[in-house]
Amino acid sequence: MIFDDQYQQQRIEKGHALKALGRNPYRHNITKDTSTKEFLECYDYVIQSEEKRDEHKNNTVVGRIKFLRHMGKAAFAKIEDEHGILQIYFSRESIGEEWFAEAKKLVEVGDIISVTGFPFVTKTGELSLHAKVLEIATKSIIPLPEKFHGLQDKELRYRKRYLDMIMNADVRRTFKIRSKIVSEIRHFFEERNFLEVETPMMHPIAGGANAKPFVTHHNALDVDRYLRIAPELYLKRLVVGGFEAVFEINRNFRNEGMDQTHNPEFTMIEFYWAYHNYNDLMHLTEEMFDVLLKKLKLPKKLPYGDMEIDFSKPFRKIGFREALCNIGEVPNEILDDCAQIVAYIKTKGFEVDAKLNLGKLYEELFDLFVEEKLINPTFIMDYPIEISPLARRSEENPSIAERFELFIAGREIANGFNELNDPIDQYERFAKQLQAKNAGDDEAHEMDEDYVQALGYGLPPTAGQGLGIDRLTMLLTNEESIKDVILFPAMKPLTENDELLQKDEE
RNA sequence: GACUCGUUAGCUCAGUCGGUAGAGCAUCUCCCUUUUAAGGAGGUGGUCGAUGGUUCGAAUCCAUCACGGGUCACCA
Repeated sequence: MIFDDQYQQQRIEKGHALKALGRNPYRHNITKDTSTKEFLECYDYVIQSEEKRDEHKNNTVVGRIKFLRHMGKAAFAKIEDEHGILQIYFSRESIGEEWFAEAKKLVEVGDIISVTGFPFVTKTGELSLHAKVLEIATKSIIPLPEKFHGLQDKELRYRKRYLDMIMNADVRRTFKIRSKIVSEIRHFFEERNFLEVETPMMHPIAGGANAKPFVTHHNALDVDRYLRIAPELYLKRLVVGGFEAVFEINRNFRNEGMDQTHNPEFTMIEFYWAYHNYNDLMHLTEEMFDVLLKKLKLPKKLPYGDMEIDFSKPFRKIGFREALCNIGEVPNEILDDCAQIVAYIKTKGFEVDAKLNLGKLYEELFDLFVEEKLINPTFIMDYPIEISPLARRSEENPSIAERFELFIAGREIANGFNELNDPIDQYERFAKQLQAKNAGDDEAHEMDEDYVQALGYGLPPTAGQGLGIDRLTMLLTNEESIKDVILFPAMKPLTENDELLQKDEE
């Protein structure tokens, strides 16, 4: 039975007692006229005043009791609302003898109360509210965690985020910043005449990235659908249709492992810009970081963990192959031969699949020797064509794609490129991916003929980019785990022990 | 998926060499009309994550399982 815990039962009884006194413990007609923050700002002058109180004022503040100190015939409490925390004082004289005696027993930490009264300053100099009226708004029947240490257990914090939020003001702060980041990015693109769109979440073909999709089923049509791994191919269809600058901020779903930087559902912004190229994207990205840091009042040299990240423009740019040699210290002379690369990786003590093609091996080298060293914002330019099936081929060097990725603090933050708009080339690259898939690469791209058809009508020269909102938020809030910037991160369901026993018997 | 650390009262945590369960906060009963993690006195509260095993005896040792953290693998 739920709520059968002794403490919860006690509190349920208190709720009944309140009701018996004609005080509904779950009222809905509670209004407040002042937030805790407004109260403190508004009556700041009382601190300077001679009387240390202003009995002509009368305000109603509502909040959750976080601290409660009874002292015989008077009491102090701290009540918290979204914007802050305020001390209130009430006594036998101020709220009435009978109600004071009852409230002493029936009103406790965790309850949401409404108090009406005037500002005054205590002996120790704290601006507080002297309550003349105290009413219960919501009776809380589950006791809060310990007031000093709060809620520490990470598992509980993620599973019961609401409790984490009640107990931890920093958590509320982080998610407010996240909201602000999304809002400012939206503004940034709207101001530049990008159109915000929504494309399907359920795809007949999971395209736009190399990743394992979640599968679901549409009953009426009796077909499987894939939760999208990227919105890319739909957004480019819109550019074919005539929208010259579009963006979408929404969730992608990838059926893969979870760790500090991966959650199965995560938020990306993708944007596509016709008649622009990837250099324009890089400028736009630098500008966006500039604006974000300014709007969030963060310094250009931003501390992150034990690092300091320098966001001064322009960001460093370095070619993919150059990065392997200069940053990864991979000898240049081995880079044209698969066998030598495989041998090199093995001498460094890592496993590698010897059947990989040159592009994939470059990627391995990059992940092993370069990525973690890219602390300050760095654009890595000109990717191998084999690992860039949707990007435009360079005219000077057909083995590379006109593509960049942005790395910050050793992590990939963004990926952008000149879009491949040659339908024949796209068809052939899909065909190659299909071969790889049939050969066992389960992350290779699917053939999407409808998309190739769309290109057949003509995709204008376009550059497009995706940027991970969760990782960006981690960076700007100095959080080390993606779980700390996602309100409800993915967790395994809790199984009851008797269920487990049943499973064992099966 | 692998390795590793953790899981003890509602919460935060102790628990020695294997000898039968502890503290603080919360809660309950009292005292207290300016407290600040209020204070003082006294109480209640435990299937030590689960299941097996070793042992005269298991929170403690062993095995399996569950969940979580970290590292790695996977993941542009």
